[in-house]
Amino acid sequence: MATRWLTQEQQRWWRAYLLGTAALQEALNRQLETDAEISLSEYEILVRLSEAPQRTVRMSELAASVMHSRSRLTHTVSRMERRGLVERQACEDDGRGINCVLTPIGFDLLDRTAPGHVEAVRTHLVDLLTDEEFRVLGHVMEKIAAGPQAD
Amino acid sequence: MATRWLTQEQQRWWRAYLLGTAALQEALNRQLETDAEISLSEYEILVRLSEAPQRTVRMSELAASVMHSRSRLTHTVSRMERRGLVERQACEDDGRGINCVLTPIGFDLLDRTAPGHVEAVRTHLVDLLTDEEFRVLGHVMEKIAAGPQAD
DNA sequence: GGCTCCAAGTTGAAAGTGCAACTAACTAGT
DNA sequence: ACTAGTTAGTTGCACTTTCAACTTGGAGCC
Repeated sequence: MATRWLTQEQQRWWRAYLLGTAALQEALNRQLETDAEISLSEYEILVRLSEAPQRTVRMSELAASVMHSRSRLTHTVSRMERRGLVERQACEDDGRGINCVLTPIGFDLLDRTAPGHVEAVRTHLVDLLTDEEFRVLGHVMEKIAAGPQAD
Repeated sequence: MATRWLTQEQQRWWRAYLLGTAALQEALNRQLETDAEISLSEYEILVRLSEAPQRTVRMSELAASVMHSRSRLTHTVSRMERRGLVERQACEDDGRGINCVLTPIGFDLLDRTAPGHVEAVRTHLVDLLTDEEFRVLGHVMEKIAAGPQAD
């Protein structure tokens, strides 16, 4: 079958996508790294934990919620544990499971870091767009995250 | 000054953004890696080179065009050079400059890889959206790539 | 020419990530 | 109870990316 190439315009949007996401990623990581010595993915982990009951989430759930491989999460959590930001606990009802718990130190860090991070998200993303544009972006991203439906 | 937190809805879009970009990145990388043992960023480098006159671009320009640090590009190009995909040449008019040139082997690889990649971009992005949505996405991404204007 | 400053590119080490192999524990079928 | 298959999580190694330090060459100024 002949390849359905992208049109000129589509190529332009696609390239913009690559550059835009790279730029944003870069900006947010830099802000978090300089202000809190933490990466965006670590920050996301702190957020997920802070929102959970008991500030506790199982490793596999946590991995899924931030779209990391289990291996990657293991490494990242180990580093964060060394810094005292989180702790591991055995899981009551499943002998294989490990719960990841946010420590007071981790919560404090999140607390202190959040304002600067939110400000950066505004500066580099939200404030650049109209409400409608942001809404469409969100919508579009939900579709992309869901991925091609395997029917 | 009080932090301007995100609204519930904005948080939702923001989270969708994080998940969506991660999912797409993952999908495209996987496709390229299994089909051509190449990463998305290496693919992008091949594309930029293939489009340039003489299939040649200076290292610093190349780095800027794919939003990589100079250091990162140096390492990546070294790896690609080892595989025979690109070559380095001294720059005529600037003793410091290095030109990166696409080799026939590199061009062939790109040629063979492009259809599968484009197909993946369609499957995981373009075909999931209406034309209008994609247009808005592109527009939005151009703004994000441009970043906050420092006035 | 001889300064100083900046830009281009590389280097090596440290940190992050992916992959495959591994252990341990749950599940199901018999 | 036993076995096979599956899921949770970790580990070690290879590979990738970042960061700071370094080398080299150009630009401007006196």
